[in-house]
Amino acid sequence: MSDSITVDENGKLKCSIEYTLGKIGGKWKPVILWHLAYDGTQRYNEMRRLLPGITHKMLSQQLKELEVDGLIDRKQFNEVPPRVEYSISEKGLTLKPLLEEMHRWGTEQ
Amino acid sequence: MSDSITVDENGKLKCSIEYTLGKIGGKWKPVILWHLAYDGTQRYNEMRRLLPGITHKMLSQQLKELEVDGLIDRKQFNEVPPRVEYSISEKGLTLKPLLEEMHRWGTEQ
DNA sequence: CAGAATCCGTCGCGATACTG
DNA sequence: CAGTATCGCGACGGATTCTG
Repeated sequence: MSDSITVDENGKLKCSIEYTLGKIGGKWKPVILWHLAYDGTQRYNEMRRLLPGITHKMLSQQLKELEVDGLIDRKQFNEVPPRVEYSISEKGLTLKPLLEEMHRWGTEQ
Repeated sequence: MSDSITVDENGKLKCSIEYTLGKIGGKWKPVILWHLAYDGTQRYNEMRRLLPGITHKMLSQQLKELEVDGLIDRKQFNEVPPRVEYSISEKGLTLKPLLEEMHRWGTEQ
């Protein structure tokens, strides 16, 4: 067996790959992280424009989960009109090689 | 915009990352590919033992999709009892860097 | 502008039983 | 041994409306 097994908060067995999928799996998270990592800081509505087809619900939900997991930073300005900026975090930057590989493989196919 | 956009068979816009997720997304495929890439050729029931909790349906379904996409090879021996061996394909090997990154990141967290 | 809340349909995934 | 077939649930994702 070439894999390392861990136990998650529910006592369920998870290998490293399953852990990674749990954090950045799903339809939107890798694409969101990609844009923040390579296009830089974005406001909420700028993110929407970068993600054709995403709804308010999905965007704010995914952003919140990524923020809770410490993969992105959220900076709120108390202005009128409101302004919020999202950026990749230090921890999120460690995903760059993974995101690059996902992008590279998809491009080469 | 730092991403390249393509069009899939349904005319839907997809970026490279979405393409990759379409091929190896989901709960099981990366783990299956990981084992075939690093533990070598496996028979059907050997795969089951490597994937605690997977059901017949999910295993055969995911294996078939991976085979159709050319990421794994399926070799059937006409013996009694039946014997089928699964292995990583040439194309599947190009996913090694990606799988390694998924594994590395999950391990380091 | 940047969201929260609600409702709802799809389908990914699983349990179980059956087959060559 | 190596699969199919059938059934069903629950989460994921989406449309729409409301709010500070």
